Amino acid sequence: MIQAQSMLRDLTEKALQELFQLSGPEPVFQKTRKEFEGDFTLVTFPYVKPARKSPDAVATAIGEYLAAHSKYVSGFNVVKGFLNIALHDAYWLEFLTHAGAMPHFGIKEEGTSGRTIMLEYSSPNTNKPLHLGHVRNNLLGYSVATILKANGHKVIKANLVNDRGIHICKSMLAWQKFGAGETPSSSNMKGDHLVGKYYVAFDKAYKSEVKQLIEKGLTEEEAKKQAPLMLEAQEMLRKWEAGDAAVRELWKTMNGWVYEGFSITYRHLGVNFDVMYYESNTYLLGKELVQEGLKKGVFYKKENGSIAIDLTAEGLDEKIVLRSDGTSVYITQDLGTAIERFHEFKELNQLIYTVGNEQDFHFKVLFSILSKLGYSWATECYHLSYGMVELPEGKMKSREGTVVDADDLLAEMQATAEATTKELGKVDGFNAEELEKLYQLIGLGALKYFILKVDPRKKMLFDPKESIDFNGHTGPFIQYTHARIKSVMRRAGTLQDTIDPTALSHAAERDLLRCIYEFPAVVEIAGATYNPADIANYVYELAKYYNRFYHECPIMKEERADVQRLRLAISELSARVIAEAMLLLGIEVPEKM
RNA sequence: GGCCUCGUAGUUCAAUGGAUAGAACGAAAGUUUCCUAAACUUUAAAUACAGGUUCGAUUCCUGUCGAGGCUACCA
Repeated sequence: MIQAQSMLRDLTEKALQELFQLSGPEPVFQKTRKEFEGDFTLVTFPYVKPARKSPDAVATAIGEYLAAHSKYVSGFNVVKGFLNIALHDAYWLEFLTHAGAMPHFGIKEEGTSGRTIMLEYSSPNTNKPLHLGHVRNNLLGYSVATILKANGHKVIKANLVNDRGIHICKSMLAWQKFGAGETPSSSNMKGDHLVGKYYVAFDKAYKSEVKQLIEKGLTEEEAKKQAPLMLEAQEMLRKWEAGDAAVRELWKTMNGWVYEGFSITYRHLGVNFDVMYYESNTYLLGKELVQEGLKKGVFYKKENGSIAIDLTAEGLDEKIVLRSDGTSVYITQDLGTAIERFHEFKELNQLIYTVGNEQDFHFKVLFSILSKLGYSWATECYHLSYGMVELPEGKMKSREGTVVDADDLLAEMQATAEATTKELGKVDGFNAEELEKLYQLIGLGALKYFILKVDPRKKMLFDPKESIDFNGHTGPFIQYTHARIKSVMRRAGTLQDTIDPTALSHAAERDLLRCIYEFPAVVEIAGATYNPADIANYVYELAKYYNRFYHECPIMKEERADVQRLRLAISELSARVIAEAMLLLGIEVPEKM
């Protein structure tokens, strides 16, 4: 099967050489816009000046050359310097046969590229439940991992759990003080929510202490440092680091509650991990590295004894890598863990961190230091930086309880799916269990699509008052299109005596095929740019094309057997590409809905 | 203050420097004796502002205005 655009590109290069003695720039064919006649379009302006001809003359000459030299080119037209090339039906029929015969059209098998990538995502703190911001992280990380696999790479999904630190101690302390022995089972609360409750309780009590101290005449800064609760939390952290048995025991118990809660949320979200890391095991990494770097002269010791690196040449300022008391800062362990992973997985080519864009600066510094330390793979490290999810009133804050809780949101989506489905009343044959599964699939489809269709780099807005849509540019619309095709396929199952088509019968068939044809290229681009939104917007377009085709081209009622066969084959392939594409987003599609 | 993002219909999102800036929701109108109307077809509606580069700028550059983030011996 000849790939149309590369065929046209190669032939056009020859044409430029023969007609105008030009080499380069490389001709790129894009999809012809729908208001014009043709399949692929070449912009000829780059060749106008060197060829010393008018745009239309250049376009016409190339068009004639292509028509004469390729059996697939059926004709061309020129509009204001744009050369539109049309391909014969035979090409599209050949494509349909070819793609239809592939078990996973557009998807490469994992491991065939020879590249191994570790993708870290999720990385929650164990002091509070997951909220909508974490949901974006999880869905993005999972989807990018799946897309990278579809590009043939081997992917190791990693989760680095932030299970230690002052924030954990705050929850622990508040539970000790105000909890009265409450447990997830005694309160009938999900473990992560219970722990989160005490994190909020700490903040509330702490704020009132600060307020009182300020009233006694302290400055705000002094009050924040001297509040008894904060001092206690810091003391607890010291005890934790010293291995105090009671503190460690409480820490284990409460983290255990959180993990039980997280595993439920992860299961609902449909995300998973190949390796788990815990900061309590890794937070000391990197210290020796600092000594090495000091010897190499990459780092230097400051007067007060702390160790730093000068990155002012790169516009990144001076950065402390070890405190004067010899303890680690955050970047110390990040340096250590990065190196550790390349030791642990010898075949590793790339390390991707799925972390919000508020840490852009941190990762620039991290990669720069790794590079200065002489690690060749430093250039392969990538910060998959995504924008915050904002509410109409601004950023979400766990401490202040102004968050959209992940579990609540999932439950709400499922309830909406249930209500909508019941209202439409199209699921007679389903039993209770199947219905439950369908509601979950649709609710989750709506949520995942809503989040993944937005360019990850951009911040996005979520208004809890306006529920996520199920009509229009949404997951359920695409799921519905799939179910609709499957319904036709079930009816067609009984058909016999079909004839192979020799031509297309309708413009909608051609449009749809050309859209399907794009799929492998879209998967490549999405992989290269780590962008699930490319897939999401593509599959929406595909569903739109299918629905148009569906309305304009009858299938079961079509009398000509060859045309019917053609339309069934296109439908079958459409359904498969929709399902594959949605899977790349972590979204399942139903047979019926 | 310095650095980094970002300003597109009423709203939420699209647009490798290319043709008349696409969708969806919302608004207005239509399609069901017809394969699933969670669909399809119409209409109205937008590039913050001012310069510059270019055959061509939403896209690149500069400035103004506006929004967010970062700027810890926190994580």
